Amino acid sequence: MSDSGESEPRWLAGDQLAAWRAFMRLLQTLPAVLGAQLQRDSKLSFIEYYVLAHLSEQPERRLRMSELAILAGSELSRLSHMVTRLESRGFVRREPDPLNGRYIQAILTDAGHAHLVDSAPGHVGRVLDVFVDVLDPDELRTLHRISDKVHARMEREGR
Amino acid sequence: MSDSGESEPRWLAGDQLAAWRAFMRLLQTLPAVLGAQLQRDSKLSFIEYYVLAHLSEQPERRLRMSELAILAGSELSRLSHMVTRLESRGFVRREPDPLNGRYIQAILTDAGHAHLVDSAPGHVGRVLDVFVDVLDPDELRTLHRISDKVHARMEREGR
DNA sequence: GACCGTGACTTGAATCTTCACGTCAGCGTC
DNA sequence: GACGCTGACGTGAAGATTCAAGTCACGGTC
Repeated sequence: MSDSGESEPRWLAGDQLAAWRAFMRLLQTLPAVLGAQLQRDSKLSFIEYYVLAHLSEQPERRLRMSELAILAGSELSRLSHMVTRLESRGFVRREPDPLNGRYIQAILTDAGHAHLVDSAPGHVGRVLDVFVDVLDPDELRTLHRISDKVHARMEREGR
Repeated sequence: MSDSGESEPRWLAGDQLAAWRAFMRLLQTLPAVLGAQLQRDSKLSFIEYYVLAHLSEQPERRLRMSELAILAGSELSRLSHMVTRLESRGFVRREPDPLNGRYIQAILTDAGHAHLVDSAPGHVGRVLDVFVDVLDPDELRTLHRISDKVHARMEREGR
């Protein structure tokens, strides 16, 4: 109630409401379905998978915690706990950044990389199956554009 | 790794990969942003808000737990804990279904309804601001269609 | 070169979710 | 009408996330 300005409260109706509801349902279901597959087959949550994936794409498979948090779309605190757990499973380890002791780097271990390689086909297969294959190229392009627009909007004001 | 069949592992690339990444970022950010607004202004999580909202739309503002779980896209167990908490805040109460003792109905109290009415403008304002207003009618239509298609696909096989 | 501020990260407690059972009502079967 | 099955909920413990401090390194300032 604080910052939306005090004009007439606007409302959702008609097509807008229907589209929002359909999209919100997707917002709930898609991560649940993909997460369930990962959990079942690889004992990883959705976000854990992408933490490993992002690390694997970095040179030397290492990245500062704070940058990893941004890539993974997670708060630093959450990431810290998460990395502690991944560390105890042997998938990741930590090292202070040699260049600047304020930073800590998370590093993907060989075991972590191997686990990712094992997990990827199942996950990607599901993404293709349930998402990509369902959409034609035009829809995919539109969705890409929509995602960028909404994201940009959130970045800007209000957060 | 269990059920995706063992053909050549297919992969994501190019436009598909880019679109998936952009969309996944949205999947992470949008609920976080909307949830943060609700938490800050109304002390409700995203899903709690929609539990109250769905109840408010039912005749007599009551609904079986199991149906509410489906509407809210939640597991029954999670909903049960959640309703316990909402109950302790006076927003909801439970009653056995008079027609069949196996079912339990969750009922929106007056206090719960009042809280929802207070919370709605802020939340809806944010949805308009960050989502609906950013898209043109055509994009909105396409997104609606995409959501339905992907959801239908998830419903069908594999879940 | 001590002092203060800031930013990066960690930590512990509180909260929420998930998981694996436990309970209990109704339904069919013999 | 006992018996066992099923489906709807509830619950407690384990696991994950969030919140509010706490630490610790660096950079500037005097």
